[in-house]
Amino acid sequence: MTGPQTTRRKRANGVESRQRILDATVEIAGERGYDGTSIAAVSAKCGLPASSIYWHFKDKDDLIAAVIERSFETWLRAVELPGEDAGTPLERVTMMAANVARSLVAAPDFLRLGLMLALERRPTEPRGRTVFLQVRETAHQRIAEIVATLFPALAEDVVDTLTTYAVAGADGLFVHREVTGDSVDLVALFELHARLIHDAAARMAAPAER
Amino acid sequence: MTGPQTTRRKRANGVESRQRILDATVEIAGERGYDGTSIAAVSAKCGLPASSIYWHFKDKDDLIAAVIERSFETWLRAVELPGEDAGTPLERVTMMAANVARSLVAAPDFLRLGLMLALERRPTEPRGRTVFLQVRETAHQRIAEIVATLFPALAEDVVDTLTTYAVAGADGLFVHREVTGDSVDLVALFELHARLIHDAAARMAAPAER
Amino acid sequence: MTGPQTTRRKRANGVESRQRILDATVEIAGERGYDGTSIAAVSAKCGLPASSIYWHFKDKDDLIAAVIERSFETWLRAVELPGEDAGTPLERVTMMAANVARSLVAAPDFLRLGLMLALERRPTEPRGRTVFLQVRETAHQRIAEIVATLFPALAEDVVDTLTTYAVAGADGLFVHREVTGDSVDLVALFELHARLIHDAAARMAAPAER
Amino acid sequence: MTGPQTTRRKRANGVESRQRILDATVEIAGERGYDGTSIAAVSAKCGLPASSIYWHFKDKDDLIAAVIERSFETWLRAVELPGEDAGTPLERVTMMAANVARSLVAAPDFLRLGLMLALERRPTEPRGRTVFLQVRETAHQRIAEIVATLFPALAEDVVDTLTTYAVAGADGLFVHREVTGDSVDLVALFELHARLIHDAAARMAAPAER
DNA sequence: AATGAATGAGGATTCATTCAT
DNA sequence: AATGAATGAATCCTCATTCAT
Repeated sequence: MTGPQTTRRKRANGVESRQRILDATVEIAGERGYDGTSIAAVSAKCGLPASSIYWHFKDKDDLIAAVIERSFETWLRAVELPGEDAGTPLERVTMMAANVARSLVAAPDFLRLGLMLALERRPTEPRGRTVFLQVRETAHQRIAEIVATLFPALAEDVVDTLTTYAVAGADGLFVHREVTGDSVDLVALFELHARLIHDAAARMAAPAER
Repeated sequence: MTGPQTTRRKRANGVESRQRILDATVEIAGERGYDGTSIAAVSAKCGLPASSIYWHFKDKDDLIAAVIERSFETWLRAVELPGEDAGTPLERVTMMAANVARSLVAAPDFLRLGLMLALERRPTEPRGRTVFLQVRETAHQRIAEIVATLFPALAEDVVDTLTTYAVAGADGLFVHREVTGDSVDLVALFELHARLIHDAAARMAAPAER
Repeated sequence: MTGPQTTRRKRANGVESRQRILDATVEIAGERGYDGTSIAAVSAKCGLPASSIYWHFKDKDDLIAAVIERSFETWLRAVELPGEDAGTPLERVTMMAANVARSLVAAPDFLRLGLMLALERRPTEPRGRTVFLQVRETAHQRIAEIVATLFPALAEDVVDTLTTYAVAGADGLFVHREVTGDSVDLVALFELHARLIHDAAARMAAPAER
Repeated sequence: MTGPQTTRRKRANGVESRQRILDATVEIAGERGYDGTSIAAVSAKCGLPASSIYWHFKDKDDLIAAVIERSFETWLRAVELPGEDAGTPLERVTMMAANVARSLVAAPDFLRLGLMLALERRPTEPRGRTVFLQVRETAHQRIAEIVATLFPALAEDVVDTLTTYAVAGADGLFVHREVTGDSVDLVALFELHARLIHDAAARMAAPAER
């Protein structure tokens, strides 16, 4: 099936095994969350015995954190930010929103698992949660910079509020699609979201006009 | 041994025990989600033995569903919708948003647990998830009616989209507060949210003005 | 076999189960020490499933500690201290030593497991070890009192040293028998031990005689 | 690739690795006993991977046995027996006891691990236990010879009993120190031990005196 | 002379649930 | 209206050991 060297795959290939484990884990953790992800289930899905998982990852926490890290990178790669400097602010903002929407449809694992982790409050916080929140904080700042560039007249705290609002809206729309199903046109909703924020920013940036 | 209704306190008070169990469960399930909520933990928190929990609830699924139902009612009671008919559409929308924000700060369990359940995808869907989604669908429709009333000129599908957007934004802002902490001014963010939606609705309702 | 009510023993008898578990545990722990005692082995020996053991004992540490406590009581009961006031000091000391020797042959679990625990040094000390050392400290003091009563002329620190020496000798002789087997006449060795200590005490108590 | 004996340090130094493994193992086994000593822990402590340990030792049993052997040699080297023929029997016996006491303080691993192994009773006896008991039997005989030399009048079985008593006392005092801590003056206790035995031997060797 | 990777068996402990009282 | 006791399945993780390189 897999072509040559299928000679009873056993010849110790660390890198590939690690990937297989991570692949299995995103799938399960993305659907069931931290507690719902059992090592036995991961083992069954990836074909390696549970004890092998512990060769590659210190413990479950480490595994989930690694999943978050890798799925973030996967998602980042899915967000292509092409020709950012073309067009009016509205056009640019809309295009970026559409891009993000498309990336979330293509690679939803990162945000889906991340939000689940984020909502949980357990005595000893999973490392994956910390990683997710850090990554998301970085994203927040990058978006804030873009907003500040597009609307230089806005005060810093206004930029921050708008960014928070932008991210929150993205989260909420994503959740909506996750709950409602594939029929939701996430791109359209994100474009609407972008337009509303753009208009608000434009109005706030030019109060004299009123 | 004891006659009926002999109000012999401490012996057999079904209603109070049920409440104690539910109280303990909201707290745990609201923090840990479905899988993270163990009967043993609930038992420890409410002081009743595990077997007693099974006297009051068929199984864990039933317990969680009951929690969702009760915390929804609690939350509903927290959303007072007074004098809805006073003021301009913007004022009314803003006030409603602020009310909802306040209720979510006061009784966050419902939405917090609900979102956790909503995000999970497990083979046999918990009844609690179904309940949450139904309740939320009802809420969606009620909001849509209000939007339609305030902006009669809007087409039905536009009303629906705006409602979806309104709810999604609320979810996202709620998540933001849950993640970031009490320092977030949820009321202000909800008011901003309301204003943006109002403006969009107003513009869409009067395209000629443009 | 066991007479009446053998009707499929399942009728929840907490006290008896607890005893069965403890009985199984002394036997195993007395032979294998802390790490060598697996819950599965205890379960197999007592017939109750592992999970039932956890109904009766918080964890393995708790179980081992309970074993130490109970086997100490068993051993205490085996040490009968009859007519302590008869005869010369030598006679009395010798008889006491013989009694202890006999009790150690009859109920060796306490000291055997206790010594194993005492010799181990693990990061988090087992509660059983603490219990053993406390009990043994109490025994030390009681013996010291007897020595002081029999030889009132001895200084306090001399009494203490002799007591330490007496207990250490007992430990060592016990270990010797454990290692060498039943052929060792522990009573005779303990009587020799008693005589040597008595002579030393007598000589120390009356230095003038020299 | 590298020529033989090219003293190309760091690559393949079997002897040093073996020592590092043994060093790590004494430390762990001396604290935790047979079952408490895991290959993983040894690996972590010595820095070599677990598989390397299996290159040097057949299995865990072999490793523990090697540790016993080496720590016995270490301890033997610590017991210097200088000028044994000087002085009275009491002086000689006392000096020897003090020497042993000092060696046990300096190199306690041998006896500590040995006693732990000796007390355990497992289905398949560890080779380390056998080694320990053999070594100790040899020691017993050597001590018996010395006793016989010092007190030629003693019957053979009396010599044997006194030797047993001497060794047992040493064990017990050692355990006492292990349990109680460094504050115990093991040398003084061993000297007392030696004196009591000497006096007993002297008295038994000259019954006429009575 | 070593080691990265793998693995089945077993470790302690918790799970949701039941049942007799 | 409750609960003490029990239980099999599952939990996470470590065990000693092997094997190809």
